[in-house]
This record gives sequence, structure tokens and C-alpha cells, in this order.
Amino acid sequence: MSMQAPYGLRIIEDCLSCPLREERIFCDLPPAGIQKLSAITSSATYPKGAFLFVEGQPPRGVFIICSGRVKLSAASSEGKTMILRIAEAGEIVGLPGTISGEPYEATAEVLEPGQANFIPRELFLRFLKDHGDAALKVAQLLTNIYHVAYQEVRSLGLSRSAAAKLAKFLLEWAGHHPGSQQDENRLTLTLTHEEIAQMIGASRETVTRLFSEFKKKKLVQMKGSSLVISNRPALKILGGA
Amino acid sequence: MSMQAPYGLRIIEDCLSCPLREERIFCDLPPAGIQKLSAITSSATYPKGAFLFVEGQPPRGVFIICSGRVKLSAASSEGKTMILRIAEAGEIVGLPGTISGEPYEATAEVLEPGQANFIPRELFLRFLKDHGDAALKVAQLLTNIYHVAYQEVRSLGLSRSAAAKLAKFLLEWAGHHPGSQQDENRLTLTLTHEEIAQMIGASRETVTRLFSEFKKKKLVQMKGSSLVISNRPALKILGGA
DNA sequence: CGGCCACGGTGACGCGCGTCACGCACAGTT
DNA sequence: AACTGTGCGTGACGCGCGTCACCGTGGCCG
Repeated sequence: MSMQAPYGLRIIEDCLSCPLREERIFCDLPPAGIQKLSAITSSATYPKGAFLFVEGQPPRGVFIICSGRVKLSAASSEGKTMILRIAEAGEIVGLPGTISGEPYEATAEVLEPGQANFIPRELFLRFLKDHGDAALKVAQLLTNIYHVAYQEVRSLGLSRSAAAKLAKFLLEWAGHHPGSQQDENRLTLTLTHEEIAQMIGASRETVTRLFSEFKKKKLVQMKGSSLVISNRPALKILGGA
Repeated sequence: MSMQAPYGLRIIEDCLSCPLREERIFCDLPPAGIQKLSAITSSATYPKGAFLFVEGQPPRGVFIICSGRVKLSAASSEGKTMILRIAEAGEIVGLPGTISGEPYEATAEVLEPGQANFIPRELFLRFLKDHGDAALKVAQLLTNIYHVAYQEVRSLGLSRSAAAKLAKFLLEWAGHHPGSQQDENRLTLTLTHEEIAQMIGASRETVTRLFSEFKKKKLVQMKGSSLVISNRPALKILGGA
């Protein structure tokens, strides 16, 4: 697992159990419910760079990611873009639009190729209406999505400096994406500086400069794309709260 | 209605029908559901400055606002605070925490005194489990809440200047809180400059300066707390789509 | 009435970070 | 080996806006 398998292979591996992957999300459902659910989902694989949906489209339904990673971003009219979240295997995208019926608010672009299950809107809504516990589960998923948006607001609005935002970002990223084995101070940065900049609302150059500043202050060490937090308390203070 | 009634009176007026106010939110439920729902809600009035809950508390349940207005805000460790949204009559607060079980993420402070119905967490969750359509409705409410958080992220992250954020804010506020009668260009600013600053992530002084700049450029006119958008297209451009 | 406090308005200052402009390293393609 | 594209590192510049400091006003209190 530690060596990089070619993508094609990984997809096949990951998706041997893929048709049932919804169980991971909707696992507390009675078997009959899962049965019904898998009857209305269809699976497909997506190459890197593909768009599951783009900002402004009428909502077609939800995607449950089996493998790969999907970037959710929003763009301004001036070409500036910002990343809201990176969804990974087991997560769901397109949920708010599907529930509300309003156009998708973000663009979902495949970052690492993989497979996803699609459930069309109408069927999904009807299913939820019939299955109270599934609807409740969906409400929980929505609060997760809300939560990361909320964190983003806090980070953008309450930080006094770009350094604070980057510090927060690293700490949160370390919690969410443990690089390898349980070490919570070690993480693998699968994002470019540009993308990090878009996540924390800063410019690419600032991110670069901050990274070298952090290194100089011995807050972090980095080799290639793997990063180690060597002074977590200081980083926490820098993040402010 | 155009004259300001004293608060006490307004509360009494608004709440004559208040015990059934959930109908406004959960109106598509069958009568039996509404019956059950009103059995587990309790009503109370809150003075100005009261806290429905504060950041970090374990979630007790949800509040459905009958009358008055409630400010939802978050504070950083350095004392900086920012406003996430202002909830008004008919809206629900405390929902994400109640659903997820995580501590309340924000602080809810009463801005204008009023009445609210409270539903304790355990009962609420059980109710949702039993009533699929209510759970679906809750999911819709959550997407509303998500939506304003999302707009906030866009505004904070994608705007190139404070002027842009203020312009966006005014346009959105005009849509949501039509001052009086249907005129979508007329709105009543019930917030202080300080509060507006906290909503758009800027300093109080900047807001003051921007307002006088907007006036000078004939984008808006203001008399007391009522504001008229006199050049909506220009404001829209300034906001940057 | 006089005191207090919340709110709004304004000037001066300065620094953080966005922007522009470059140069370098590395990977893939022909 | 040249060509191209993509991501990183770094210097210089400048201005937007946060911060500090102060004042005027109007409402509400005793």
C-alpha cells in the first residue's frame, strides 16, 4: 500500500466492493433500505480534470465518492478562484444543491481519478422521504459540510494574518489527512502552493514565503511533499485559538 | 405597521399564534406530526442581550424564533468577533450542533427581544427519525444555513476589496430584508457600523468611510437608518458579480 | 440640568500582503 | 537535446485598510 500503484489498478482494487460503498455512509439503514438505495445508484469512473458538475448548473443529483479526490471550488467573475473543500473517498458531493433544488453553488473537479456513485435528484429525494433514518443521516452529512464551510469563515474572518491562516490550515489538515500511520504530526501535502493559497485565501507567493518562514522558525520540516510539524504548540498559538 | 410599536406590544401581537409557529417551518407535515411536535416544544421570551447559547456549550436543542432577532457570532481568542448571520422570526438556530452532537459553534445573542420555541435535542432527534418528511425538511433548513455560510466564504475569499464586500452585503441585505413595502432598493439598516463591519470582515472605520464614499459617488442615499440604493448596477459591478 | 455612553465621522501612519516580474528545477513529449 | 509546461523561490514596489487617537452628536440616566 505504501508504494504507488498505477491509477487503473488502484481503481479496480478500491472498487471491488464499490457498489456497496454507500453502506459506509448509510450503514445504519436496514438491509431493505440499502437494497433500494443501490437500485437507484449508478457507478462511473472519472479521469483527472473531469467535472462532476459546475457552478450554476441545475442540480442533477449527488455523487458518492468511491475513490480518488474531488476539488470543490468557487470562482469570481474576475477569474479569482477559491477552494472550499477537497472531498475524498466515502464523502458525498452535490448534496446542498440536490436538497435545495438551487443550482450547484460550486464546481466539482476530479483531482485524482477515481470512481463515484451517482444518485439522481428525484429518486434520492423520494427515497429520503420514505426513509426517515436515511434523511436524518443526510442531515448529519449536511452538518459536516456546513462545518467545514463554517471553519473556513472563521479562518478567513477572524485571522489577523496570512500566517495564522496557514497555521490553522496545517493543523486541520494534519487532523484530517494523517500522512501515514497514526502520527498526527506527519502529513503529506498533496496540494500545490497555488491550491493551498486558494484554500486559505492568500496568494501563491505568500504561501511559499510563509513555508520558508515556518521552516526557518523550526515550526515545520519538509522533505518533498511530506511535512512534519515539529513545534505544534507554537503553530497553534500562531493560528490564534 | 410603519410606525414603531413598543416592543412589549409587538411581542404580544406576534405571538398570539405563536405556539403553532412551527407550522410555518414544518407546514407540510400531516396534522398528527404537528401535534406531536408541539407536544415537545416549550416557549419562552428573551430580553435583549440574552444568550440562547454560547460557543462551546454542549448542544441542548434547537430554537425556533417567533419574534425578535438573534445574532449568531463567533469570537477569536484575541477578542475579535464576527457575525455569521442574523436570524429573524420563522428561522431556526442551533440546528447544526443539535444534529451533529458537537458543541455549538457559534454564540446566539438576542438583538431584539422576542419569543422563541425550544425543542430539546433528544426528543427532536427521535421525532425526526419517526417522521421522514420532517427530517427532509430539516435537511432543507440546513442547506439554507449552509447557503449563507457559503455566501460568506465567497464574500470573504473572492472579493478584492472591502468596498466589494460592502456592496455585496448591501445587495443581499436588500433582497432579504425589504425595508418596507415591496421596494427592493429601499432598506432599513438595523445594524450599527460596527456590526456591519463584523459581518463583512472589515473594521468599523472602513465601513464608515465606505458609506460616505458610496454617498459621494451617488450609489446610495441614506437618511437615518433607512438607505436607498440609487445606482444598483454600479453597486453590482463593484461587488464583482 | 449635567453626566455618561454608544455610535459615527475623520485624520495620520505604517505594514502586510497582493501584484508584477523574473529565474530555476524537473518531468514529459517530439 | 531542444522545447514546453508546471510548480517553486525571491526581490521590489505600492496601496488598502487596520490601528490609534480624537472629537461631535444624540439618547438616556439620575
